[in-house]
Amino acid sequence: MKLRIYNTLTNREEEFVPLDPAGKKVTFYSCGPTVYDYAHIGNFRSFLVADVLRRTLELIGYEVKHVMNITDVGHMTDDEIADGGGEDKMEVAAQRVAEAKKSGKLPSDVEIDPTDPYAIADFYADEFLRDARMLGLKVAIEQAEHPELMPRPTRFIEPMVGLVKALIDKGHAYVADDGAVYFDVQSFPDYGQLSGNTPDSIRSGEGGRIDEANQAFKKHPADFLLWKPDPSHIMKWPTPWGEGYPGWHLECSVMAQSLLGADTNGMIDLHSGGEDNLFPHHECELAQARGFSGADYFARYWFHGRHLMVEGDRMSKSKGNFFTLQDMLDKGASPAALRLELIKTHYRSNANFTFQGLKDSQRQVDRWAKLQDWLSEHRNVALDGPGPLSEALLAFKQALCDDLNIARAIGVLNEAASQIRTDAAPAAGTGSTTYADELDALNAMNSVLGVLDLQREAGSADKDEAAIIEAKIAQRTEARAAKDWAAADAIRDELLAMGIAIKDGPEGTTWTRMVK
RNA sequence: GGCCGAGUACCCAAGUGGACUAAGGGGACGGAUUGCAAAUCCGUUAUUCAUGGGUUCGAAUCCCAUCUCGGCCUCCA
Repeated sequence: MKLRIYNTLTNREEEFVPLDPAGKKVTFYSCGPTVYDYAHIGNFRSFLVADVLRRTLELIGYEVKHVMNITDVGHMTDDEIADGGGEDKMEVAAQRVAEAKKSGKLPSDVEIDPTDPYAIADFYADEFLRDARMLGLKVAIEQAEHPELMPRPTRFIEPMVGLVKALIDKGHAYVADDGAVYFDVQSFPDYGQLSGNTPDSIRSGEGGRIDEANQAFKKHPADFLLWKPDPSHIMKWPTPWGEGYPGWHLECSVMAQSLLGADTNGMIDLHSGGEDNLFPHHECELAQARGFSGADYFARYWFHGRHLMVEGDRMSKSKGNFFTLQDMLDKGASPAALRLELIKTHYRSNANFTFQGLKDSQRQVDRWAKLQDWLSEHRNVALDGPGPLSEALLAFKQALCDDLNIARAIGVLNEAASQIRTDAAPAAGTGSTTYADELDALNAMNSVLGVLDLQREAGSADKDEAAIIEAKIAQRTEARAAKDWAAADAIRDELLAMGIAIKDGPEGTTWTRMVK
């Protein structure tokens, strides 16, 4: 089956054809997190949307090598001035960590030297990996065995410097009078092809973000930084242009080309990132990469997801709606529900995160999980012919192959699932298929959705609270045995007020944390 | 100012010219079940697709206009 996917480079949906002549292997680079703070759910939506693409490719038979960087070189905070204004974000993070340590906000078991930017990067990188694995981000799971799949730019400084040298040699870059090295956009005629922001439109642009004072040394306002000499910078490396730090677009070109494009003249199949990466980041990456390789492409297909909104609002620090995974777990979300909530909207639409939606997703996950358990329990029971899930698998794949139409795919799954009665044992059929085949089909669908193998319960209830809850449930069980319904109901109400929902089943009473 | 998306029930959302005069999920409502609930299971829930025109035998789907919302135009996933 062929995947059709919207390619930002051409602004249309195209059939995906990998570079691999055998049509089997796929190279995929995703712009990953920066690690000077915790990732929020909007970041995770971007990464999970890429994960769904990768898993879809695998479902239809491709072998995907997926690389996602972890950016540990600090970027500048100043949003008014391009080309290295303001403070380094790693430095800001260092101050924040130092303050958190002082005020005791950081857990006491965290050993971190706030003056060491590498330690800060490591700390947040580890937090990211933990969160990402909890949400089923496959590349983060693979990273445990294959750390090279999630490279760190600070370990690629040498090839970055090499790229800058090569770009100067090829006439695509120059050392300006301020000592910095800039990419010369006018030397690369295709600049603007990806985003539509051609050098001409930038010159005449009304964005107002280009500070004239900062442009003095550049040949063209769109020229961007490749190397900034700055010995006072918190992270710095020696180069022919002085001690300093790399331009922030450099890392992706270098890592994608060396880790994925080594045998293809720097070309890769897929490149993803959030929509905000489209310009300038990806435009500049593309210019550097092709300026260096001379190839017709950097990535054949560019994949961009739209941003996540929260309760109808743009996420912003001032609105206080930047939620991290931990914030969500604290509110009673399970990783499985959160993953579903973040991936269930088409990647090219703005997704609107709502707590109602999170509850919807939790119920959806619970029902699929129940179906999975039921199928597993009756796996040896024969059907009369192919079951509904097996028959739906093709349509499920077709939906995903239609530019990742995940909502339709979920609809296909649910329609099939509703044909299976899970409230009783099935009547044995006479065909050669069994419910194990149905289970296989469900698991194949879940290989893309990726929710059933995640933690389905809200995590991290502290042990003391759990003990209190268990004790109350035991009291209630006694009251019920004595038919003291008033006492039993009072305890149930008390638990509800604590955000705990209980279920009386044949095996006894179980409890779950509700989404707050 | 330039460029680009989107408006489908109470909410999320599929459908992009006829084969079903609108999938699926949540919610709500009715029923089964339950000590009562919750959970679970069964059923019901848009003659209508932002608004006004137009094209067509036929439009949620194509075209035009209007309104509304969102994104990008050197912080950002």
